[in-house]
Amino acid sequence: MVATVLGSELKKGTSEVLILSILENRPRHGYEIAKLIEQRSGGLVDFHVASLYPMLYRLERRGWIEGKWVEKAGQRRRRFYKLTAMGRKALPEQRRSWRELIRVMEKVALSGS
Amino acid sequence: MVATVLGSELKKGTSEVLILSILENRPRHGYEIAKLIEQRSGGLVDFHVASLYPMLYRLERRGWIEGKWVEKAGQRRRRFYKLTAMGRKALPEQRRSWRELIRVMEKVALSGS
DNA sequence: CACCATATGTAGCGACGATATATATAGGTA
DNA sequence: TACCTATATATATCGTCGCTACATATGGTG
Repeated sequence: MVATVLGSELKKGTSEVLILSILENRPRHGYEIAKLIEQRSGGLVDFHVASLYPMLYRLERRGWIEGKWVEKAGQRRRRFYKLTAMGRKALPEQRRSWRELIRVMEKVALSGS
Repeated sequence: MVATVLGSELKKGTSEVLILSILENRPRHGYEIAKLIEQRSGGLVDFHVASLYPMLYRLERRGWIEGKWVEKAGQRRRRFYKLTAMGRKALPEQRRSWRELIRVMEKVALSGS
């Protein structure tokens, strides 16, 4: 959770798909999600936890994910989130939009250099 | 300037590189920039002019572009923007960041579906 | 004990894109 | 003439998102 490699403006709008993708396979808790995104991106996307939690609430309010408190003996309480049916349906649509955006950006802005 | 195809959250952070790229070849005025982005993206990125102008001011204040009023007989006044030396240096860096973001997104979020 | 990683949360800020609205002119058409 | 559309720039206001900073608390390690 240290360096911010990619400019912050670039990252706006990335968190949703990232979170949904992380939750695709199995439920995770917030801190774990942040860690996974950091690891899988090779440290390039440093997801500030303070940004993550509000986003998790938003996604839950929207009905795409569902959180459940889990308390185990000798462990802090954690809130595990899983994809809802709506969220599982939204994910491929989000991915399609992202691929489209990428295609456009590559065509209009990234062809030169 | 009609339909918004891509979700608005996705588009956050796209305008900078798009504008700089449009200005790479030659100076353009605001309205022209919006039209070009719309055309070149095949209508997928609909750049609301009301969002464009504030961004142009920000880029000018940052020293990446420079605006100049041009008045021709029988034409409205237009403000033409061109890349400054700083802007011309910033463009490839922005592109590199964007390509990196795309690489990460494809790896972490877009591999499935 | 001190320190760090883990774990969740809030407060406040700035950037960005959206909608709505305003102003003004050139050109085409009924 | 009156009306409409495209062109062209601009502001005001709003919601969202990511950031920094801060707060709180526990488990594990030196």
